[in-house]
Amino acid sequence: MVTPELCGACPVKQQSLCGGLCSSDLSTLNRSGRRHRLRRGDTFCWAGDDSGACANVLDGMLKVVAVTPEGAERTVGLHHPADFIGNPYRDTSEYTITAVTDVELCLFPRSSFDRLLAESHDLERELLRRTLASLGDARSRILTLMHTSAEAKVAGFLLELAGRAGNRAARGSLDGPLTFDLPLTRGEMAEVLGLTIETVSRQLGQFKAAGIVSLPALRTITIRDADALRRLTLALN
Amino acid sequence: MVTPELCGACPVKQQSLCGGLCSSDLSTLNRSGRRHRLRRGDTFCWAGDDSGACANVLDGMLKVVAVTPEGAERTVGLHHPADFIGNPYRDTSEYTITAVTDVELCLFPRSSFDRLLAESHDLERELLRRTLASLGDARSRILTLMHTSAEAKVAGFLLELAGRAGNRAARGSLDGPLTFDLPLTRGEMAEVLGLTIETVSRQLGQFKAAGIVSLPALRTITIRDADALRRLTLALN
DNA sequence: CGGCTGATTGAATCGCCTCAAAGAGCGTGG
DNA sequence: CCACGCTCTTTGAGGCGATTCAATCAGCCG
Repeated sequence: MVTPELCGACPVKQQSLCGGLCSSDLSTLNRSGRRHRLRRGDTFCWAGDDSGACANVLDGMLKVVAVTPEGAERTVGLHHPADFIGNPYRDTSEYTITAVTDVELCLFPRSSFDRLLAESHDLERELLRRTLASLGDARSRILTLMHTSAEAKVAGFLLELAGRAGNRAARGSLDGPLTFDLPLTRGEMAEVLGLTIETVSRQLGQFKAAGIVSLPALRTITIRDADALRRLTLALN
Repeated sequence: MVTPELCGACPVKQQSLCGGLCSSDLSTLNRSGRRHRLRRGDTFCWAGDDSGACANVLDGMLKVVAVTPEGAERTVGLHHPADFIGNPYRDTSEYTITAVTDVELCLFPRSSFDRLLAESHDLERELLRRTLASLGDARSRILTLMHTSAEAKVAGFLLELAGRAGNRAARGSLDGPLTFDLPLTRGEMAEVLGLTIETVSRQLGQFKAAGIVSLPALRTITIRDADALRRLTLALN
């Protein structure tokens, strides 16, 4: 049938790659896909390794990390639910991809995915769309990394997280206070934003002192004044 | 025929999008494509405007610029020969694209390009490949912007330019001194690297003082010690 | 020769990093 | 239950690098 048992329970049916597929492609993909869980800290693939699988993110968050020759880790991006992970047309992965929360994936073996990709115009178009979106993400990250103060970076990142947490809770807007778990450690946030852990901590402290946020627990935050954060984001330079 | 007059003289026949097309797609594309010249400073498209055309870059260099609400310009990337310019699946362009040198393009009207894109599996695959490559570029730019000193940024950028200039002159390696024109002003380099014009100027001055480069004219540079530049690029932080 | 744009150079400031120490949260084992 | 070790976080003091502001210089065109 068009929506077999696996896809039937899929939380990102419409938003993911699969949303744009015709039912025949979908059922082909469904036959080769299987659920896969990652614990926080588990890595999906290591930079340089053969990329034996690709996947849709169903739930959780992963980081895309480049490892410099010296061994330092630099995060170049994040993966969220409905995102696609994989390296079409490459046989090794360029980055290390690690779960920053517990993660649920819909895993496809490369062989069967590549086969379908070679046949299905729809799948390729969806993949292209998604890659273009990733390119947009990367470019907007470039913009924030280039000429933005630490304050604006942290504020913007909190808003991004709040947006995702808000959507998940089926709230359209961020009018009232919004409380959610911070999926990343201060160090991971620093890595994403190109800052140090101390600077991130200090900025959060300042936001707290200004009454813009509360930090009820180490890894929990509540946004009290989203507009204030937005203003800080706009602050030029 | 498979290589009609337009494509016959194409300087990037193999490297561009067209290199991966079957002859029937190629001739379709060829019928709708036409040569187009841009002078230094001309803009190909404005952010927010309808994107009425896409193109292959045949010669020259263009910059991809985001315009902030305040009106400041931030360069998020560069386009080089064989690159594809356009916004498939979007009807407005997200960035302003401006020629930083005189540029020669192979221009395709959106309508005919979209039509072929909808039909041709090959074209879509090539576009996907190219977008993945752009994503890689963007991510490596993220890495250099994040944790790199001004010195390393400028050194790396000079090496990149030298590599392109060297290839164009059909030199494989950069062993001896290599002289080439700097296509960008100091200000444009600064924009690309996320620095100020003064910092770029100072770094170039230091490289010159160290004997690593010479600056025979304002917009001309000769790399005397490429290895020294490479060492500076690797310098961590 | 002016006037313009782009480049260079200098001095002072500021933001973020570095180094360092102390505190908080949490699981483990006695 | 508390002591202990571990990781993550917070907070402080100091330094450095890039920006900012400002002035001068070089090249180019009318």
